[in-house]
Amino acid sequence: MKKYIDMFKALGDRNRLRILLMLRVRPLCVCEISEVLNIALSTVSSHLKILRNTGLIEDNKDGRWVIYRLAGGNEFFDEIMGAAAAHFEKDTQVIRDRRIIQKISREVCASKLNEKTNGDLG
Amino acid sequence: MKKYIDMFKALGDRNRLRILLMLRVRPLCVCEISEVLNIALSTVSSHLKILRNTGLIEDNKDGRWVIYRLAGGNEFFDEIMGAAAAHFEKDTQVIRDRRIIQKISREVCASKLNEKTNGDLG
DNA sequence: TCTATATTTCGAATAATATAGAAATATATT
DNA sequence: AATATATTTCTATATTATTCGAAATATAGA
Repeated sequence: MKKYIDMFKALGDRNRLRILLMLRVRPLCVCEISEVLNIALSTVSSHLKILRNTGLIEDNKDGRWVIYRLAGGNEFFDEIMGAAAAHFEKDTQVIRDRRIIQKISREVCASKLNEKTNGDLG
Repeated sequence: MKKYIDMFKALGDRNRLRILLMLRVRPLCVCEISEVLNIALSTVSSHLKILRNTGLIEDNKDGRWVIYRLAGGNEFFDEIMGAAAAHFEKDTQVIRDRRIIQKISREVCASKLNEKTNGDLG
């Protein structure tokens, strides 16, 4: 029972649900997710940890980046997402997130985060 | 999107999930639910309010009792429960809860709550 | 090796949620 | 009407979650 409660808890946060829907487009690094959600890297990292512990996502290192992707093989999660897919396809937030994902890359978003830190020069 | 987040939040609490699974056995009054979960009536009432606001349960008055039941007609919720049904059927907590439900009635649980308040006289 | 980059962990502040008990409300019974 | 019962609302408190910034860790490249 706990397993299911944890999964519902994981899905019951707006930012985490957005992350999962974003990962349906393509695998993403932490700074890309941070860019789309517009929240701190450390916050993204903690959400990713929760999703990983729930078995919903997996990660692998690629150079200095950590790339996150949907875990796959979770039948229950697939059924949930399948049942809600039609709704999410039409969701304005999801559409907006996807549009941003298509514009960014792991190389670009990193430098953008730098700009912010050093004061907006651009 | 909010609608789905609210539903996941509603399902992401152990007591609320137990309530929903209990209501699959039969409609229950508030004091019966309080008896099974072993938590305060006011707490049960607030959980029921959340589940009702999420559209997962409905209620009707029967004398001085308020009887709660699964709402029905919620396709997404039905799919979730269907997908998890096999697991919950085997869950020891769910089995225990059902066993208690079969032993109690709205008339009996009310008097039991009274005993507690007046000190356990046996 | 030193520096820059990407991520994670840690610590603290804030916000949200769950809980219980007391008071209020609604209904049934006498 | 008065009393008992069932539930809800209100208030306060305790627990849990979310968030950020700073410090720590890990990797890449000069």
